Amino acid sequence: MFGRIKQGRQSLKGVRKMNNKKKLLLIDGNSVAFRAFFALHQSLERFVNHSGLHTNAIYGFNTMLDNIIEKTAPTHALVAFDAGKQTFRTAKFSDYKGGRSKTPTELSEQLPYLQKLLTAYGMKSYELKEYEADDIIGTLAKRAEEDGFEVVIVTGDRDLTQLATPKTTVAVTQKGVSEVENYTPEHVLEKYGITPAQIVDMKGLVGDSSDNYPGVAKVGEKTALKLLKQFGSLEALYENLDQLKPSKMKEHLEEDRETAFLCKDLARIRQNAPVSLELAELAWAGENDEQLTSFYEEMDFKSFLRKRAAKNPAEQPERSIKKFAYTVLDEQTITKSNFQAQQGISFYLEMSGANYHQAPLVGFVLVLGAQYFVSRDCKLLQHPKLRQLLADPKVKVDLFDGKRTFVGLARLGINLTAIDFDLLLVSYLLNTSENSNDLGKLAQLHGYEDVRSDEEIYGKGAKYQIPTDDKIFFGHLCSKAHAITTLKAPLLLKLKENQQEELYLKMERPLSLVLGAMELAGIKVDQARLEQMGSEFKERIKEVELEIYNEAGEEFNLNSPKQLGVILFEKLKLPVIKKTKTGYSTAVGVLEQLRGMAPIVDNILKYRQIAKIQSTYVEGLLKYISPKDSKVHTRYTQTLTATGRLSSVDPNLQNIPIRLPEGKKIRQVFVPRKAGWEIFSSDYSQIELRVLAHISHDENMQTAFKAGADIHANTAMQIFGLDAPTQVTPNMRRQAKAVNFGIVYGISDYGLAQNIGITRKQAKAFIERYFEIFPGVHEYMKRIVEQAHAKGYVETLFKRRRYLPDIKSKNYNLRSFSERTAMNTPIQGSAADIIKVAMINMQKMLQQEKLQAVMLLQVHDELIFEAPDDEIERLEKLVPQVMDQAVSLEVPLKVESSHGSTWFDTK
DNA sequence: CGTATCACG
DNA sequence: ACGTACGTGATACGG
Repeated sequence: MFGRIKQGRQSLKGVRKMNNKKKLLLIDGNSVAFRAFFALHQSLERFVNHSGLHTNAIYGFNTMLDNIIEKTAPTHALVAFDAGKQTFRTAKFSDYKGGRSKTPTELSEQLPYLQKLLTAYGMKSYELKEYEADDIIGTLAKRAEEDGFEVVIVTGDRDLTQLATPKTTVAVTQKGVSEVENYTPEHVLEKYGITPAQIVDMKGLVGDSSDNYPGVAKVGEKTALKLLKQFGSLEALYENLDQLKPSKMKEHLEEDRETAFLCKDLARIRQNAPVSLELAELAWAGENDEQLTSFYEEMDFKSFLRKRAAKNPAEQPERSIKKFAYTVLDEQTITKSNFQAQQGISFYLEMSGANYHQAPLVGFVLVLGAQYFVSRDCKLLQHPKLRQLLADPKVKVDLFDGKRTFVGLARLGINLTAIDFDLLLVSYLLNTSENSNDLGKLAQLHGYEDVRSDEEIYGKGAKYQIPTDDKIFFGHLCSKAHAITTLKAPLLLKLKENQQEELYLKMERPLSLVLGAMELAGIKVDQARLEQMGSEFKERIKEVELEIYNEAGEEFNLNSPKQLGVILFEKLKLPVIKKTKTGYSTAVGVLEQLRGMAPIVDNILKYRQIAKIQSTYVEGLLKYISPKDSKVHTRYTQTLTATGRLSSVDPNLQNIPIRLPEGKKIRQVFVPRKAGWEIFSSDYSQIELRVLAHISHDENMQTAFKAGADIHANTAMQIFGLDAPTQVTPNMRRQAKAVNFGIVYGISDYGLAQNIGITRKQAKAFIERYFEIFPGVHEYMKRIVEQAHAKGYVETLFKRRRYLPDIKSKNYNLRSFSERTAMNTPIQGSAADIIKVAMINMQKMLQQEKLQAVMLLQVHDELIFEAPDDEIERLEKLVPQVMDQAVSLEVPLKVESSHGSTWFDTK
């Protein structure tokens, strides 16, 4: 035994092969190429090589291939293709696959190169006259199984799941191609409730619109599955048709009997096709490095080239990215050097960690003209010469993430004021859905390849480490600075093309410094009070916990939905209302329906509520209180959300509890920085509906806002056809409010029904009534979806853009989601624009008026300040004025203010 | 590291 | 026939 291990060390590969089972990889070539093509269709024009060839399908195919090889490590492989239009299926049914639009030339031109790729991979491909790729795959899968192989099939076509067996897995590509869903017989059963063998019975009943065979009229997946569960097969169903009660469905079944059997036959993948290949011929020895590298060069696949280079250390030095001649700074060189900037400079400040309020400053690069200066010692930046350079309002700085740099420099006592180009911000504005904050990754998205991602250089998780090798570290910093310089002109041009210059110059760029200042200011937390609240909550948690264990008759982990599910639904036999992917749902909605059936339910709800407050807001917040100033300094993420909103992290101060009294108490610990100061808060009232009234130009809704009406009551009055606001009951107002919210979210009858607990029919009626009353809103919803279709994106009032690539998807879910997003984003996004403008103006105003008041927080429609008592009166006039006048809409904006000794005491 | 849950607008 | 409200972040499990 020990001998074998020794042997294994000498020839690990050989031993592995002997121990491992034979594994055959079968790829449905046409289907995967097709999927790859459409998955990357959005970026079709970005995937063009130097000779003008489209390469997106090849690229996608390659991605899939790499992933599947890594995951499955096959010993044998084959890629099967369809041979042509004529097959035995068209002979049986002439319209088979009829009505298919012909393959786009952008795809068909890629197919010969796909063959080249496969050759470089050392993989055989095969096609067979009269048969489709499916049949080749089915046949070989069967033969391989009989020969003791394990088989993995990759395809974009769900029909192939009929081939799943205990030894054959069918991997169906997901929306992209890099991810797959693995169909084992168990998974098929779980998903459809039938066996793989029954898939063909289902296809017989349902038909297939893409292959253009009809099945039985009016029978869809749901009905088919029900019938199959009852009868088992198409044959059995028809033998026992008389068991069915007379119905339309039965008539259809009778009428379409022949079609059903024909369709089943068409759907059945042949496993005895005359495939003239021996399994031994499919043995896969791995890719041909040289061929593959030259193929990638031909295709301009830089990322795959890099990946190969990384795998082959021998090639590494030649393939390493651009080298920089840099000067390492120290006191002496600084004294000697001339830092007079002719034009602007580029600057990058590196920190070890994401939280720039505390992360160690580990290095910087400063670019003047063609000179690169670097150092690990960031204190050098405090040298008068460098400090003056960075703080000089006339020296424009190009950088990546101005806010982060601003805060980092502030920690060194340096005030950065003049930012010109912020790569992170511009990149975000160009596409709000690309929200990576890694310079390397973003640069690559914009086609600049000569910079690595931080993850590549520094590693991640436990392995994260700033390299000790100067060449690597400084080289990386220089390449980042170079990426900023190189991308400046092209990205600013794109910004201009999109008419987003003003959005950048007047809104996001100044805002980044306003946010930086707010973060630096921080908000003070009364730690003693928070700790005291913590011990009170702890005691209550203990009490409730004991009661729950009593009622359950045992102790268990209350925080585990899994264990809780077992107690509630198995031990106590409460009815199962909803299931999740992994088991029983125990979410609030579910528990609320179980209320009254067992006292344990109320206690669980209570426990959840308090445990949440304790873990997230007491213990969570305590971790962030700075011992230096007793404050918490959140970070606002300015380049994350697809709509243009901010988000807040470490800690998140945008979701401090307010709805329930126990949670709201947390707000008592947020206090002003000094005695004799107060917390002051102003919020926009119904800003999103006002924005909707503006962009839809709906007269009725505008009238309501102009009259200063209670908008939800007004809506209720009109929906329910009442004459006076006094007739509106609280319940009517509640329902109308939900409808208003639903409208803002891009309404669906299902969503509304679920939200207010009415039937879908009732919800639908509500919506229809709503659109009658507010025809302008209806028009807007139609218009914006059309526009998203035509242009591929939607815009906010200030031209913030969100692309919606799925708006044309054939997948109902994806398409519907995009449609709702198209309706919602201009509303939510414009509201976000407006408060951003207000923040910039407010910060200016505070300075101008020489107020001591400090802007501390933004919570989407609310601004929170702290100020000396004697400034409160002025703020009460000033803040609403500035917020009101941030923009001029067709309806007035409304701002409400309040103040008090803690955040709790505002409103 | 993905999932469930729950906090906010 | 399908299966959805829009946008976020933190915490706790459990593989």
